[in-house]
Amino acid sequence: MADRYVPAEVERKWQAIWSEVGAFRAEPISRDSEKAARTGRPKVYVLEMLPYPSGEIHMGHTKNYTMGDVIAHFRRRQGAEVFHPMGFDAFGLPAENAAIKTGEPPAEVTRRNIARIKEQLQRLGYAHDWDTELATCDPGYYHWTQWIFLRMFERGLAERREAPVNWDPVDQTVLANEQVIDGRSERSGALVERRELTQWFLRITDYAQDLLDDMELLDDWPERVLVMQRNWIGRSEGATVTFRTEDGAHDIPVFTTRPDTLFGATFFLLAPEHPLVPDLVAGRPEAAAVDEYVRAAGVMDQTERGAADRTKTGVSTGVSVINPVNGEPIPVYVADYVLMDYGTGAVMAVPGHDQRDFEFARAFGLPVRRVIAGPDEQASASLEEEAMTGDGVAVNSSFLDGLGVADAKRAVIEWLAERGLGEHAVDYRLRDWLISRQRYWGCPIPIVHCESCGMVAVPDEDLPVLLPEVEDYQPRGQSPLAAAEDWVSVDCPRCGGGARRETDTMDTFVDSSWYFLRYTAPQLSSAAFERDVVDYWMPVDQYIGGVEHAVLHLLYARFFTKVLADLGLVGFREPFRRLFTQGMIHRHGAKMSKSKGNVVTPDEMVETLGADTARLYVLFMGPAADDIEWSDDGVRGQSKFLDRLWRLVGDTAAFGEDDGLLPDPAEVEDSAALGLLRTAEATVAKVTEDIDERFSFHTAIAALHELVNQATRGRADGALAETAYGRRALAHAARRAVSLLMPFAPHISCELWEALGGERLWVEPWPTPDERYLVATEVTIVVQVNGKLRDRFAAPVGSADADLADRAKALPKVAAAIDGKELIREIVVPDKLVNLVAR
RNA sequence: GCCGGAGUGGCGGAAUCGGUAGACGCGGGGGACUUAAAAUCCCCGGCCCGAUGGGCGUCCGGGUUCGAGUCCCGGCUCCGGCACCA
Repeated sequence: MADRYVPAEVERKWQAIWSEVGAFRAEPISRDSEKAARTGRPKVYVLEMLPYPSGEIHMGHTKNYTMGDVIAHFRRRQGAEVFHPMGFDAFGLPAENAAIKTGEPPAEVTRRNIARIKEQLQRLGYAHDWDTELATCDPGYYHWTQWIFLRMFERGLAERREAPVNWDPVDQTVLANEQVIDGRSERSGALVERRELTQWFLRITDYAQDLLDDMELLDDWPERVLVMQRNWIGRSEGATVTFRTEDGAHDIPVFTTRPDTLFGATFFLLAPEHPLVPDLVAGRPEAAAVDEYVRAAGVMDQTERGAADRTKTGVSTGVSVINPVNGEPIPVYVADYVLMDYGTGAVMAVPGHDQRDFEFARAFGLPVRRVIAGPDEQASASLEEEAMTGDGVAVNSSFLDGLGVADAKRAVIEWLAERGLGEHAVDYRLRDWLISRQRYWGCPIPIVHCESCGMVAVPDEDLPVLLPEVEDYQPRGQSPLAAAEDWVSVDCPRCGGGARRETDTMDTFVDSSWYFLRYTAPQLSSAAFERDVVDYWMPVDQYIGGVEHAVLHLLYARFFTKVLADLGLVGFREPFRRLFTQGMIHRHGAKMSKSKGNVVTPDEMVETLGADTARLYVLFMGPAADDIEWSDDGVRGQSKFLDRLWRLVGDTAAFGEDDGLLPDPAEVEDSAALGLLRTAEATVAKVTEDIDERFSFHTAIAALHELVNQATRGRADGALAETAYGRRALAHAARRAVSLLMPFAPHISCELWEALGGERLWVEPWPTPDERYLVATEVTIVVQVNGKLRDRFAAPVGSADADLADRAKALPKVAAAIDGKELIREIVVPDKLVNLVAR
């Protein structure tokens, strides 16, 4: 080994060796699921969210993939058969927007970006299984995206319908609800407009309950992600209640979570978009005013209309409906705070016990009626200022009087159900997933529109529907695909008559909703994947990615998996058993991302200090789950650490090989040597636990610093190198440090392992600590007086409580502290502390 | 407004089960080596005081406990998610 650590040389050497090794798996991916039984090796599927090739990877990706690489190496060395694939989420707007600017086809932009990112990943030394690489924009991949879409289409899970949708006026496309943040496009930042358009939806709402229930199948997901998904799905339990118009012409159902307050309904509201509105007011004097109000609501900015603090507005229809529980007619208004796409688009208004209804009642001079009495004075206070929304007992409610809220709900639902006026109901906030995009660079939707047959699926044997080449990628409100007339115009697969292809493409989140399955058969041309292979490797044992996908990718992928399970295509219902969401790296106060222009790539750091230092640093910066502000102030610390380790190994390699068998600690007479051996074994335990159970990489690295520092200090003294035990302890410590460091900094570790006489460190079994060195013979006893630290002393492990108390009291500082006081109590925690309580 | 999470040195952070607060690293100070610098190595490093000692100290105020960064109650601040969802 060289005298001086030159990262570039070491890294070049080992990257060349690894690329010859190829996949890090011991065997190629295969359907031989008996292999596990044969080899006794459990499978572990380690996966990081695949990158979007918009240009280069930055420090956020570096942290993500380094964590995945640590886990993959760690599990492999613990004896698992590890699958650790990598690919590219390659369709999408950035490549297309670049194409619009430069005229270069998106496929080429994408190919170049992928090559660039792959180079970056390999330069960081990640042990990915490149033999299963995939890109979602390859026809061999999107063939099966289309195939899965058609299976959904057959089942009615993919459907085309007119609906109010989010329109992004900058990117000229519709967006899913999940892509709208605070009324703006998550991508372009443009204010989203509401438009009534015919679009493709996937019926994720059919799976709302499954998505909630199956959270129990998840082994270890961050609570905050589960909470976000739960809130996003937004399950509400209540009832639908049907109100009949006074003239008996219409039955209008409402959804309510508070059927117990039915007797308090004093008016009734319809969303401006409610289809009954025109019928209701037709020929009435109110028709013009209602029409005007509906029109105004339609063109209003959605964020503005949705603002919770906005003054309530509305317009009277002049019509009344009958409250089914008491036969009372109540007036019907149209109000824009009622949403058409939640519940039924109609609401029974209970101003006494709903704040929004209360505000509306105030604005329109409508009566407020108490039907719930609160348990205390405050809750029972008059309904002058605000609605009373808390728990209580039903009053002014006929047969419900005296019942608590829960009982009253049950009773009234039963009453309504018996009379056919309502029933128990559950509603969700989750909306169907809008997947069509009016853009070029995406997976074509494999549907043909025929004048006589309507919508016809492209037959499986005609898949994939290839993306046509076009001249102009500029979106013009319809997909650029529409301009490819030769492509658009086809014969109907059913009747052979003239037909036209669907020109929308799919949301890229469709592509990434099943990629983790395709890794198990990336080249397969006869199917999306093979059931037995995919069942062997799935679910992903450890998934790692950004929390920003909590209600996007992570929800969609769960949905897809459930659909595929219901289609009998896979044998599991959840794709990701354990999930770790890493914190985001911020810079200049914003998440690091290309679109924000605040990106730091790993390249310069890798160039100057090496990949190993960069890997260590991104993990050492702080807890893996925490958001951090980027700063490279501390990088040198990791680089110095590797230099120090290099010198330590250089000095100790000459001491000969460490056979790994340690003597009985009692035989080690040299106390410095014994101390170092203890630290070495404790470090094995600490690093193992930090990776395995805590995802605490920064403390694992800190423990390695301590071990190397202690060895270096002992070496510098000269004392250790002069005794046989000392030399042995140094050699052992060096070997342990190198072995444990390998998942974090694989290049230097493999190099130093070789210098220490080993080979192929990446398949070397993960060390286990020699337990004999973990049991101390001597412990430090802390002495407190009244809970305050006064002194400490060393004692043999397992000393009797009374001995410890006596020794504590004999200490001068302790004696002084209790002098003249009465000793009331002695608390002794064996091998830990003595607390003397004196007054 | 509702639901999560977090507040510890100049900075990033550690303290895993209620038991030595500040591990590890950055930055800072001092020293050794050197003609010099870099590199390396060693030492110091929460605040205050009458300094081989003592007092105070983990956002603030209470509480439980022999003992609280850690548990409980109340408050403040910051971050994230949702937000007129009936």
